[in-house]
Amino acid sequence: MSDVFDALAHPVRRKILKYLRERPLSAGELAERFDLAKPTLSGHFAVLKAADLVTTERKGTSIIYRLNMSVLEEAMAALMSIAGTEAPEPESQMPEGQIT
Amino acid sequence: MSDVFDALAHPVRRKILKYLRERPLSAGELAERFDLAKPTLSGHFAVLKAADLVTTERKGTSIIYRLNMSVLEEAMAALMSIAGTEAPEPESQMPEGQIT
DNA sequence: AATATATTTCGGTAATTCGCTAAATAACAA
DNA sequence: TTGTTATTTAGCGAATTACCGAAATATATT
Repeated sequence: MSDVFDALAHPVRRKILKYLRERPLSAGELAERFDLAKPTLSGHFAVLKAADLVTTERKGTSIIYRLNMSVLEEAMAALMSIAGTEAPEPESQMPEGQIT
Repeated sequence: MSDVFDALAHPVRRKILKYLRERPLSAGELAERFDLAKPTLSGHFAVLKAADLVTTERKGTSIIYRLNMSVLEEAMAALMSIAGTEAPEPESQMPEGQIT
């Protein structure tokens, strides 16, 4: 979940996700929409992909990026679980358990 | 909004918020719940406060941290606006507008 | 004033992030 | 094979993050 919020923490990456919400777009089509060098955008794509917020598919010479809605939903669930009313399990030494 | 997601991107900070959801806690009470040095926790508190996810109130020698639910709600709204169906306004040079 | 408690600030180290340009790779076309 | 287009990888510098121990600050108590 850290990866997801980390990916969401950059405005360019949030904007990328908003574009992908409309329809899948190639790396180049996305790059057209920003005033950043393509390698810079490619790095942002990699962060989004590592968080599983987007999936990719090669189409000829292009790579198509597609929004992964289910991970966005998980992020919302994580926010709900912070705002919610269940007690957090005590924890003093952060050993291993899923630290949502 | 970047500040908020940035703050949410660290597991310790998410855990802090979960503790504060139950009731306001002092810096020391929070620090007891983690195996991290107090200066480290103090840094995490500062990040949460910069994002306005918590508010503080001095009570004698203690500083009481309190969850700011409304900012959590704004974060959820931001996620909704990514998952939603409205078209993002075109933008090619990221000039100034609120880059949610 | 002196002491005790609670918390933050300071200074340092190691690791990471974000932007860039240049170079490498992948798929396709001639 | 050569060339063209699309995209990523490599490498760099500047800035930031996360942790720590030591020192500083703020409040209250004696």
